[in-house]
Amino acid sequence: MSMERQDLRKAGLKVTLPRLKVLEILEVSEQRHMSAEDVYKALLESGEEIGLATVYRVLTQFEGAGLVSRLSIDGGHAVFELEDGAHHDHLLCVSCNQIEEFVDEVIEQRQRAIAEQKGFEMTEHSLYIYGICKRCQAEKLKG
Amino acid sequence: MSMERQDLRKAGLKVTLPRLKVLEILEVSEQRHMSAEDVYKALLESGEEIGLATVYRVLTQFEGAGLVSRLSIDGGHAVFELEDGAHHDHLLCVSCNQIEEFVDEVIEQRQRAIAEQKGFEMTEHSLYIYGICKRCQAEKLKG
DNA sequence: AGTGTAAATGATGACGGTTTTCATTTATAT
DNA sequence: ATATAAATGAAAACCGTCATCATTTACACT
Repeated sequence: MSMERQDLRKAGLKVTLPRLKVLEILEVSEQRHMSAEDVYKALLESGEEIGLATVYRVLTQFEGAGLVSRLSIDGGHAVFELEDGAHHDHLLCVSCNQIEEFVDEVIEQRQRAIAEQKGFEMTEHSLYIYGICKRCQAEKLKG
Repeated sequence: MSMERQDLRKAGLKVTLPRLKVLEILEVSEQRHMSAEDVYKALLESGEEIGLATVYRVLTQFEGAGLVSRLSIDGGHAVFELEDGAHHDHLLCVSCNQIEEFVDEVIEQRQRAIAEQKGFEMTEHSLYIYGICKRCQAEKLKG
C-alpha cells in the first residue's frame, strides 16, 4: 500500500485512479506550483485521460483535506502546491511567472500585531511580492 | 468648474457624464471600496442609466490615470478605491466583507529586503490579512 | 456659434477560468 | 457478490470582465 493511498484514506477520500494520478503529478513534477491546467496537461502527457473538471474537483478536495494549498494569483487564476505544513509567502516573477517562497518571522509578527490592534481575529493572510527575477533581469540586458 | 472636471482634464480624459458620475459615486458613497457592480448599482439608484461596460471602462481608465486603485480580492474579482497617494495594505473581514486599511513601515522594509535578497527587482506587492472584525465577533457571541 | 474629427458610449456577445449538471462508472462496506 | 453512495466524464452553465461595432458626444478650430 503506497503512501498516496494512505494519504487519500486519511483524508476520507475514496482511492481512485484520478486522485492517485493527480497526487503523483504534484509529487513528481519539477514545478512545485501548478495550475489545474498544468496538472491536466501533465496527466495527458503521462498517458492518463482524466477530464479537466475532475482535475479541478480533485484539487479542490485535496485543498479541503489539507493535502494541497491554493494560491490565488493576481488576475484570478489559481495555482496549487503540495502542503508541507510550513506557512510561507510568495515572490512572483511578473516576466516568467516563476514562483519562489519565503518565510519572514518579522512580517508574521507584525501582521498579528496589526490584526490585534484593529480588533480582528486573524484567520489567514496572503502576501505576494511581485517583481522581476534575477534571470529575467539578465535576459532583458541581453535584449 | 468643479473639482471633478479638473481631475478628468488633468488625466487627459474628456469630461463626460458617465465619468463625472462614476467619480461622484466614488467620492460620495459611504463605502470606500466598491466593485464595478457596486458602482453600477449606485448609479442606477441615483437615476443614471450608465452601462456596466462603461463603468468597467471608466474605472480602468481612472486606474490608468492614477485616480483610483484596483484591489484584486481573493477569488478574482476586483474592488476600486479612490487613490489618496499613500500606499496601504488591507484587512478584510471574511464575515461582513468590510475592508480596513493599514500601513506598516516595518513590513514594507522587510519586503524590500526579501526581494533584494532573492535578487528580485520588486515592482509591487499585495498583502491581505483576513479575519473577523470586532463587530462580527460581537454578533457571533449574541448568536 | 457651427462643424469636423477623434473619442466615448451602449448593447451585445465573447472570453477564460472554474463549477455545475446529469447520466454512467467505480470503490467500498456488507 | 452485491448494494449503495460516491466519483467520473462530457458538456453546458457561470461569473466577472473585456472587445466589438454602430451610434452619439465632447472638444478644437474656424
